[in-house]
Amino acid sequence: MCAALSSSQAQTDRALARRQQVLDAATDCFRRRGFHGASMAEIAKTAGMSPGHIYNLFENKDDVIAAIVERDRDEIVRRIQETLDGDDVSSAILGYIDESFHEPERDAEAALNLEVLAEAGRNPKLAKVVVDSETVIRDKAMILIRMALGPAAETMPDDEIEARATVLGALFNGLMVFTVSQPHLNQQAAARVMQRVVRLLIEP
Amino acid sequence: MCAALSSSQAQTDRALARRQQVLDAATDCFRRRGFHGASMAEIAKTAGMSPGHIYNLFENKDDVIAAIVERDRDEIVRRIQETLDGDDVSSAILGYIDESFHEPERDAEAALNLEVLAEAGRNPKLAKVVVDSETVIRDKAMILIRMALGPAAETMPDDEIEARATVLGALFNGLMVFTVSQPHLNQQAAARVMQRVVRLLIEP
Amino acid sequence: MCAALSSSQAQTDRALARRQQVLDAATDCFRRRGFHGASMAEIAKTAGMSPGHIYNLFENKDDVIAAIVERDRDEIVRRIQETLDGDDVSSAILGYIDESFHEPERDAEAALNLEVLAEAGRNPKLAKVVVDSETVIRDKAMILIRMALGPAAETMPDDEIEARATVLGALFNGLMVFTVSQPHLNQQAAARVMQRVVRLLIEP
Amino acid sequence: MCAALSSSQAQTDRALARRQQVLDAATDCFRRRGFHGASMAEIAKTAGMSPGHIYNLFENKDDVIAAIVERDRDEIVRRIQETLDGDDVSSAILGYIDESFHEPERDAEAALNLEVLAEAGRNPKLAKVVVDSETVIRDKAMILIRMALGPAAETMPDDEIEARATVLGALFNGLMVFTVSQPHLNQQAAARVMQRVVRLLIEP
DNA sequence: GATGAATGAGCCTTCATTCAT
DNA sequence: AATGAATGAAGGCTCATTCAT
Repeated sequence: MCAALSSSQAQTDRALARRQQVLDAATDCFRRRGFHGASMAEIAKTAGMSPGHIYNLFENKDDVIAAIVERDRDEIVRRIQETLDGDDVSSAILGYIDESFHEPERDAEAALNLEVLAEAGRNPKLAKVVVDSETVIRDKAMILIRMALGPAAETMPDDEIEARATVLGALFNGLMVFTVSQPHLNQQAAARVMQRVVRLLIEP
Repeated sequence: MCAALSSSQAQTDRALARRQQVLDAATDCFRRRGFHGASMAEIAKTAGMSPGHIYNLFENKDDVIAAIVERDRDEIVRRIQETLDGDDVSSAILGYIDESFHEPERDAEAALNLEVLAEAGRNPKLAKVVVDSETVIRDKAMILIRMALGPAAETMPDDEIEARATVLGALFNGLMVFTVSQPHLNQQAAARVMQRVVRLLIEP
Repeated sequence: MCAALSSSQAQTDRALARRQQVLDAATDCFRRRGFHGASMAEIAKTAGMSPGHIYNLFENKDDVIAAIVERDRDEIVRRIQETLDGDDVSSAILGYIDESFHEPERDAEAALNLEVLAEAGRNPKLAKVVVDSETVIRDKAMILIRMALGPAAETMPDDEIEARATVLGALFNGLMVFTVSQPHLNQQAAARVMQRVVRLLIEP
Repeated sequence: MCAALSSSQAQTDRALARRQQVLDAATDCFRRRGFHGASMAEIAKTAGMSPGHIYNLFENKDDVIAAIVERDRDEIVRRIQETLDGDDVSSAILGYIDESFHEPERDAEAALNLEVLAEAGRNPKLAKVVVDSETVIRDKAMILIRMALGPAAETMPDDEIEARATVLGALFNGLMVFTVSQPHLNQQAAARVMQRVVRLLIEP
């Protein structure tokens, strides 16, 4: 039984594991040096494989960054889904704000995200992944908002829900920007105001 | 005496004009190709001067980007000041939102801004310019909010004002991100919700 | 005994068939992309086997090209032999000329031949195959010429026959070059003149 | 006066001289290692300049080879023109044959020529240069043949002249091939037969 | 001030070849 | 016999930067 599986399955599994290795290494390198600053040689070394082999797993450097964005998106969607499965949706959303301030590697992560967005502005292939990603996330956020609204959601037009999800997203993206541009932010006061805004968005 | 002055003055003026030429050209090139995609040779050609001469006016490529950010900051501050000098501060802030949707070259500008922020995450010198820039802008925004609040501002702690300015800034930065990641945004609905949020921030 | 033979015989047969597969695939790839432009991976894929296995059948890439040249030589020799076995040798030679203009894949074949010759100029191992090949062909051509000459051949020194075979060969090789460098050749007129030259070479 | 010229003229002159340096070096390297075997780094080193600078003078590696072909064509045309300007055209043509056997670097030159032809079979840009080159040379050869024919040329159709020039060219190209494939050629006997063929082509 | 020729390090990518399975 | 994952050297090319003029 195991043998039957092994041939094609094992190879796919191995390739997938190798891909993860590269994505981990690349994320690390990109965070430290940026997308343009990190060389494929460095990524390969970090991933513990030869530069050439990365090209057996990915089409090119752009493809690596795209795969990272997709993986990040999946993780975010997973976390939103967890919230959706939880009890108190409203306070979970509010909790995201504090959480976002306390993430480790926040700066590097933010810088990489910004670079990806900038790159997407000129690289159509990456743009597609980014736009898709953002769309999936916003759809999940709409469900989140509907749940937070409770019965009131039923009488609210989709437009309005979508706009709220958009502004909510803008807020989080704005926070990401501040990670870089306002490192000495008074986080407590900001979080307080931010929560007031979020409440406005998830209440009737 | 006058002659003596004029000589050095003229030189400074000329140098300043040449710097502006480079900044214009570089802004153009960076917008089209991104910071890493634009070569000094291309910038020089666009500016109508030799590559070598750019190095008489700027220390290096990073220095050019930093100068662009500074110039952009001055322009934004100037526009905020105009609002401060006007009659109806509140509606002016709300007007910014619509305005931001209708700017020409919005995408390219946004992509460049994002790239600058990403770069700042790893380049301390650029980080300083960006942080300073954002601080100056936020300070102006605080005055703006105080004026919008009217008498209520007097009893409000600085902390609160600053936090509101911060969230306001986050909102605008979030919009910038959406220029790239949500190009098909329902702008009307989003603007409506956004204005509700802004009203929350500039009312007692 | 028979079983013992068949085992090794079958293996050899299979290996030979596999070699032919590779040679077919390689010829195809080389024709389309050139010797340096075709990768072993592409050849392997075209041949329907793994890259690694090609190295069980051939020493290396050069060895593949050498084998192709040898196979081509055998084919040419076979065709000359057919002519020798036929009735009218003279007109057969003249017929070659027209034939050479109407071969399908003429361009690609010519380009590959030229590349092989160029490569032979620097690769001694390949040079040996090419030189041997050309020698065998010229020897056959000498017999051809002798037959065309009829009784007159007997009083003609070997030197002269060889020189005629050589010039005949040069003519065909020159035609091959023109496949590339004179694609819009007036073939009719050229064939007419060419036949006049050939007649000079195969007549007393 | 000299100063007036110097600015644009000197720069062009310098660039031209630098280009010649590269062409000399590249010819040398290509002859020794072949087009694919010679690296830009090696060429640069041989030319006494940096690899990067070659790209200020040529678009890319293909462009270098194309320039070499053009230069070679000019040289051949120049030599044909010399013959045209001379007294005895007929014997000059016959002389080419002996000459071609005694050229130094004949092998390497032939190998490079063959490689260029092979390359042209797949590189359209190079193909254009090669075809143009061959056309120019054939046109000159037609004049040569007309002169050799003397008064008889006037009653001969252009078609016939062209075909003769073509076959003449084929013969020389065939010789080039033999440089590689028949290094131990009995040159004396071959030259004798070859001259007989040439005489057939330049006589009424 | 101004030029642009020149540098050379470094990058992404390819590919012949090997070897554990 | 056969696979295909893996290697790693090497190649073409770019570009920030310098410097003689």
